[in-house]
Amino acid sequence: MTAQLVDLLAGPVEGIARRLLGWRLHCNTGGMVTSIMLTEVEAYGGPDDLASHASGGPTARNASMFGPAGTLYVYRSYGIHWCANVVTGAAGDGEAVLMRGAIPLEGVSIMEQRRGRVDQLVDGPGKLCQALGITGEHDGSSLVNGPVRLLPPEEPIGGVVAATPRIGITKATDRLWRFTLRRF
DNA sequence: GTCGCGATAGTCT
DNA sequence: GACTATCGCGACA
Repeated sequence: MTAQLVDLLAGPVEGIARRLLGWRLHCNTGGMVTSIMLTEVEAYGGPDDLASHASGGPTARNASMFGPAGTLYVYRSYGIHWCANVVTGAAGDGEAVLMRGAIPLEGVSIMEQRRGRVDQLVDGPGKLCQALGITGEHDGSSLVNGPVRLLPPEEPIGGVVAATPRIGITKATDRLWRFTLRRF
């Protein structure tokens, strides 16, 4: 893993989520390359976070969430959509950052084709995975060596970060662990 | 612009 | 058998 990524993925997960904003996700899936810049993420903690998949301890579904930092955790949501997370912390912690929204960079026409529309390409976790071609087969792969990789921002981030409640959950809604990047 | 609702299937009780 | 870390569409303002 690059030194930069090691540095990024250490410490409390909510801090990591905030610092992931502006990072790029570079995907080589199905023989096609697409990339985005993250603008919306959510932090999910270990067993002490009741809204997290890790709150009940390891299961077959969330196994990769308990892997080492830099692992990709992909799960199926509502039986239809795929959602992708960046695993953080030490192996066994069960902490991860859900990638909810982004700005398209490379391969826009590919994303349009996969999404079947030209607007709202990556403004939700399910849409993001569909546009980038991320599915369950990528669960547990490495964000350093795998088909889906995390890269540092190309230029310093300009904008402000807002912390708000997480979306689509009913427990631990008091934690302001959803972070959005807004440009001026 | 906001609000409500149905689709859909893996996972856990 | 119940519950989702969602999405897209249609109705309405």
